[in-house]
Amino acid sequence: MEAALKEPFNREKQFASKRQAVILAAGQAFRRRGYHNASMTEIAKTLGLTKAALYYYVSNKEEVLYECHLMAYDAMDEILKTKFEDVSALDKLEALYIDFVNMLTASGVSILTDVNSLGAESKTDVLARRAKIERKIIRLVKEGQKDGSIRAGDARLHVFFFMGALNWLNAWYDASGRLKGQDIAAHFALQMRTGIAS
Amino acid sequence: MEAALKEPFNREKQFASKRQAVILAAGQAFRRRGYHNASMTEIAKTLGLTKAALYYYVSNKEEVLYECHLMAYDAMDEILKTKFEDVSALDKLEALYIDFVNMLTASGVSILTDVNSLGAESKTDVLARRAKIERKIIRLVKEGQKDGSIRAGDARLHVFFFMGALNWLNAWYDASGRLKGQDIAAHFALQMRTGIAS
DNA sequence: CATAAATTTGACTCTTGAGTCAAATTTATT
DNA sequence: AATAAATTTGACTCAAGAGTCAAATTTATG
Repeated sequence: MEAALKEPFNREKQFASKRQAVILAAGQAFRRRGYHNASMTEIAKTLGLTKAALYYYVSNKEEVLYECHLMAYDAMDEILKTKFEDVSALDKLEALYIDFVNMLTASGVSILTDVNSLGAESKTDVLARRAKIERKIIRLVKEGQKDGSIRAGDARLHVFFFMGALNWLNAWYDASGRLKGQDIAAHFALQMRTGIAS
Repeated sequence: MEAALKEPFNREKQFASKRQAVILAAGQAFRRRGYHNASMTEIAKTLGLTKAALYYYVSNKEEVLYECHLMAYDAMDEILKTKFEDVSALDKLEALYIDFVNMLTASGVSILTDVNSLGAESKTDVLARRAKIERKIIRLVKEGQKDGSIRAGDARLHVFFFMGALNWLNAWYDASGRLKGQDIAAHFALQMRTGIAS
């Protein structure tokens, strides 16, 4: 094996990527069955492992939930980094929203809503993280209200409305269903857009 | 005590109304903390009772969850019974949507999303109930696409979008917050409407 | 106030699933 | 092959919370 290809087999990286796999699988289970209904044993089985083996990668179930939340917010933060030039805030928002939907339907990452099963500290953390994202989007809506692309109205409500649609997506979207992620993205983006456009 | 006033103290009715109170309190707890995080002991305490007393009114926790779901769908069905005359499907939809939001913010009833904590039979039941409501709304959207009040596009997606906003409402709405239910209703209805209007 | 029905309770049991750990097994390295 | 490190496992423990039940208490009624 060539030297360049060895890298991914670096011990720490292997461990990290296996850990990620655990978290992703858990996230999927949490999304489908709910945090408390999805047992560690069950998650382990989907990975061809035993529960005890999971605990080699994570220290407890709550930590896994926490990481699932972070994974989703990391992905959203990444999308929010997009830079735009010469477009209205509404256009920016639409582009971001499309990216959100695509990410949620394609990556296997999902926005979990169960924040109450987290310990106090992680919960605060996760809520802060969510709030930060919401604030960014609200700011964008306000910007749009200034540049004339978005109609007046409580910016927070504007956002809660279409972010709700996004969260609900996790509940019904089925990757094997007939609705393709990109179609949903296009449709939702249009509906979002026209819902708040001037 | 006059005869007319005695009626509500009828034994069976008292039992039934206490049972309703249990279910409503439980629903509130489920909404705030999640089904599994809300213990029967805790729910009992909010009613000034003991866990054992709850079991005088209900036979198990899952039944309570089931009834909570039904309560929400009953309320929605009730709203969907509204008859309209000489208005576009879009107008009907808007009126119904306003009623939905008002119901959810005012009645203490909430649409729970945890359907996986139900047993197989109740789950099927609840999903059927939800599907029936969705179908009615989808039909209304299609009607609107025929009468010209609603723009083209996958009716199911139109509906999933704004119903998501409704479900998400439960997660963030706080009756003691500064946002009044009726304001939310007006705002959401407008955003829903413009999002799908021709 | 005596009696019966309705309601509530304290003190249990039982189950489920999280988390542990010493030992077994696999993988890499010399 | 021998050794060491990494990984996995079977067989546990433990806690939390659902659900039970006989007995106590409250409420209504003659």
